[in-house]
Amino acid sequence: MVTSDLGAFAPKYQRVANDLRRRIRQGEWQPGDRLPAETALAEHYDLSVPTMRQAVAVLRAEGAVESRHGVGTFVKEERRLQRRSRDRYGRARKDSRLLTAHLEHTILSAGRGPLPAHIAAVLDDAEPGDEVVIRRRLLTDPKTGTPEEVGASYVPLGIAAETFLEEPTVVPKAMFLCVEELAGKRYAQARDHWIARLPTPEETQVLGLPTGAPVMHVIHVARAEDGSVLEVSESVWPADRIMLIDEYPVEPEAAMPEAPSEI
Amino acid sequence: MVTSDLGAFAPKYQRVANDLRRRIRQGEWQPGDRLPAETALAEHYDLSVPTMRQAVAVLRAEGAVESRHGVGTFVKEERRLQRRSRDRYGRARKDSRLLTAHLEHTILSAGRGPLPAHIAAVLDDAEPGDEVVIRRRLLTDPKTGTPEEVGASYVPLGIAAETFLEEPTVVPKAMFLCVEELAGKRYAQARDHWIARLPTPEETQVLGLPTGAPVMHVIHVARAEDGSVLEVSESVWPADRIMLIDEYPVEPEAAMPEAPSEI
DNA sequence: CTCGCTAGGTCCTAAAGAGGACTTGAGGAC
DNA sequence: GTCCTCAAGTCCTCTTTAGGACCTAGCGAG
Repeated sequence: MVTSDLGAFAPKYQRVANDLRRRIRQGEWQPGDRLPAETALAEHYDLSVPTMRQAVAVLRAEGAVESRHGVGTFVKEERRLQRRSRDRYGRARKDSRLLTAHLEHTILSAGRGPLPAHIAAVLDDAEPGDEVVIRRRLLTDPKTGTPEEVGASYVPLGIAAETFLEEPTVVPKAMFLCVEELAGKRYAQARDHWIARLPTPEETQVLGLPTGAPVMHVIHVARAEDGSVLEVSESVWPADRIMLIDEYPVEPEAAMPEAPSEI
Repeated sequence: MVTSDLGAFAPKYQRVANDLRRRIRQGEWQPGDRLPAETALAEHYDLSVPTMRQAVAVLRAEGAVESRHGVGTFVKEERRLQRRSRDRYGRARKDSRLLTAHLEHTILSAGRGPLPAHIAAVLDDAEPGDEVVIRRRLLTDPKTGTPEEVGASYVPLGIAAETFLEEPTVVPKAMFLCVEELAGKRYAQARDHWIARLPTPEETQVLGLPTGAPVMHVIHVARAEDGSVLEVSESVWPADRIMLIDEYPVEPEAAMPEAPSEI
């Protein structure tokens, strides 16, 4: 009953989108292939071009196809980067390189600024507007030139003020190793906040996203043994490029103090 | 340079969507308030109704507003359920209740079936099509009647065959406690795969999602001490209702064996 | 008072068409 | 050969127009 008449009374653009998706999955067009032009598709499905465009827009938002203005619409390869939340520190400590060495790092800006509200919201001990050192970065695939990640790091003034972290140049090693050195404390605990959402207009532009494509957003809070914040880092990826993997032991008894809450 | 002329040459529907978003953020309309009708908005912004609708569709996909057919468009409350990945077992073991006691559970189906390809893809030791016991569930907010989560559990035949897990009735306690009892093994390790994407047509219908709204999807693999799979569970939420929180210690030295890879 | 009908307002889908912007490739000028 | 120009093909934005579906409130009949 619940899943009975799916598609029977669905709008045309959805039915057509479903059919196109199926044809792509079945391999009628391979990754990289160009789909027929919108006018040709509209004729084939016997509907108007605007409605046809609406159907293609669905697949574009899903990341199944990519439209190039003036050129055509192409099937995209399904490819998700697997990212592990927990091992980032251990691995980088070992070889001391940047965490994402295969990508090209660009520093969009660096310097002091106010703590954004959405960052302060996940901290108990900070207010929006507090002055911190902010480093905004962009990671690009050097092979294709595709932007893969945009993000920022927020470091307390007491650690980063008057240091090279205020300079808009790429740091020589993993960011957290620099912070540890400057702060004289080790990273001891971390908390990640993961949300999926649609991008801001800025993110749409910087990441070159098609309209309607979602992003994955993580805010990473790192603290020292004494509980003080060493760094807050946030990253935004195109959702269709990323899979987060989290591996952990199941504690036989222990329970955490708080119940799930809402904000 | 990178973020200079944002919006200057953006299409109308985007500029209008941005303006509407700003007005909502600034409190011009409170959560629950009805926006002016599309015809009125179109007149106010001096553009056609279809273009106006496209602008509103942006906010709808973002989860900022909700349109009710024949009634109007209303500002939604921003409200994310915080969900912790790590403490689900500890807490449930403590009071033995269902993990999400405040939601109403419905079993959509239960019985044997083939393992879906996207589940097999995250397992090393299973093939798509393997016969397992599948329980599909829907969680609803009893206060509002809103569907909040749709998901499924996959349990090996060796554990669940010929048991009450094949019956489409709600289990009396947390699912994993039932599995532990039937298998005679404890849950020891877990691995979560998080992805954000646009929903399938089925999910759109079951969760009552507006077009273009993304979902968060997790596949949770639970194994016993000996490495055998006890249960694979997957859940899908509307993305604008959920925030995943993950808290963990930073290991001072240890590194995990494998580098990030692609699939 | 209760019930059912109706009218008006609202959002939803669809078509047809015009103009614009972008890319590519062919042909001609140098 | 190299560079430029141009035309064709493609996707992008926006408008105008039409009809349908859905909900609510008000009115009248019983």
